[in-house]
Amino acid sequence: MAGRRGAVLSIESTSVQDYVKAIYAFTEWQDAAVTASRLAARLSVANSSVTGMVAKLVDLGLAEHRKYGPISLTTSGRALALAMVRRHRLIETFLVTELGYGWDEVHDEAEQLEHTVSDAFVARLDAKLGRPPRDPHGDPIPAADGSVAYPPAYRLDGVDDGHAGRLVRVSDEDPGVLRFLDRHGIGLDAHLLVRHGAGSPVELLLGPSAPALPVDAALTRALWIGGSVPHEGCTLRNPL
Amino acid sequence: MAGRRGAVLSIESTSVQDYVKAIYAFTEWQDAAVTASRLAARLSVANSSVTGMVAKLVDLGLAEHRKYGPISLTTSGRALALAMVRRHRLIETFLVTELGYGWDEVHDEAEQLEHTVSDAFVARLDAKLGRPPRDPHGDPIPAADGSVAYPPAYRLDGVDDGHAGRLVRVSDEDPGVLRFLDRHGIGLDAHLLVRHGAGSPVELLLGPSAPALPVDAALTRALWIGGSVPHEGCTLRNPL
DNA sequence: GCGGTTTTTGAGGCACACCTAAAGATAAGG
DNA sequence: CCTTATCTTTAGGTGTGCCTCAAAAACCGC
Repeated sequence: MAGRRGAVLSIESTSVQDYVKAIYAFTEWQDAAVTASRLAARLSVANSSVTGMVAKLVDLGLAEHRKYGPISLTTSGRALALAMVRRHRLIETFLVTELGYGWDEVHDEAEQLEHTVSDAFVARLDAKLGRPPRDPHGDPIPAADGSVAYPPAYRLDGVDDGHAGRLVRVSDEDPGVLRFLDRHGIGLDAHLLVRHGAGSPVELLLGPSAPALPVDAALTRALWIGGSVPHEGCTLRNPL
Repeated sequence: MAGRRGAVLSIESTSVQDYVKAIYAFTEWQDAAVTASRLAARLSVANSSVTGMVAKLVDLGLAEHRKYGPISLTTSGRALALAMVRRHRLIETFLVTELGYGWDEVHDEAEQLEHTVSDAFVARLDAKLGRPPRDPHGDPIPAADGSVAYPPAYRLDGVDDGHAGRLVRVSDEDPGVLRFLDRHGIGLDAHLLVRHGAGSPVELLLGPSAPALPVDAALTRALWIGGSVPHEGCTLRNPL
């Protein structure tokens, strides 16, 4: 049943790791079934490549997949994904806090390194960094045992007018977003107040005296705020 | 002339980098012609693999090779080799000084990472470490411009009876050697006095009161001492 | 100039991941 | 229920990179 083809591929293949990570990522901040075409789009490969690769993941016991059905991870698949995510985020943290990278510069480097470093390296790095709970973009770093604590967070495009809160996470996929935030002095944990103009773009209020900052649609999909409370008037209170 | 076959291989291929590094390593601490069979032995591949790969290096302008002749690096080949050596040694230094690895544990990890990290990473790491002149095994770290300062050093099996000096470098190829030195409390820069018993193995004297330490042939090929002066009596003086 | 060693050539294999094109399954609407 | 548009799978094939074995060719010391 399992292993009907050669199945020489191992858990150490960077492709396998990338697929597993991509499947995991799909459900990390949203609840959507992972279909072959969605995976293909995310990984920039043809649909048929996904079919083939997923069959290998199934052989390796990492994924579950009924023909024409959605794709999901097994327990060990999830464990592998979490291990990769842990690596990625610890490495990003290291690059920023120890080597002085900007938070917009770390993604690609981490993407490479996560496949290369040993488990011992990860363990030592974690200790060196003081077991950080989250990475430079606010993403929680899974513990060595695979447990993760996700902070309550809402994507900006799902937040109603007048809510206030702290910037909990920023998607690291678009460096441009990160540089935009840098330009406006917005970092993790910044206090934000959300205002919807009538039909106009969402605006962020950064403080009582700061001017409103209009943000485009891409931004609202990249920013997540937490500790949200409805505001009264236009005064920022301490939302948390 | 150049590029007579497909030659799509690039300077980023880990194999290319390993071959170039291996060719460089041959002449780093000795003066021997690099023949195909020696390269094959060092890289654990068949002779014919070396012939093929060296042809690619020639196409890439990294190596020079007349049929049936010895193999040497071009200027850009040497530059690539030095860049790889720099990466390797900086990474080893990082692993030891920042992550607490033992000097016997870093070689393999560095061997992987050196192919993965970016130039920016190397530059930042170098700065973070304070531009160290040598790695944990005493090997000099090439500067970013490719310059290297080799300390005068003599391999122990070429040192006559009665010479004294500091431990300048230890080959990192055999972790067992490094652990042996650890067990006896010998680190880089340790003062050593060399004594040849009649027909018996070489002995090291570590200090006026310490007992002589017999070392086997493998050890004498892994240890390099510098600042060598003939000793008088059995008293250790400051050799440098 | 001969024999042993080294090197090169040639032919081939294998792992891995990808693609295109065509065929098959599914699901939504009429 | 059937049609149609969409998604997914199959089949066949490409390309890279590196390796092997076996045989032919060159080299070198005697």
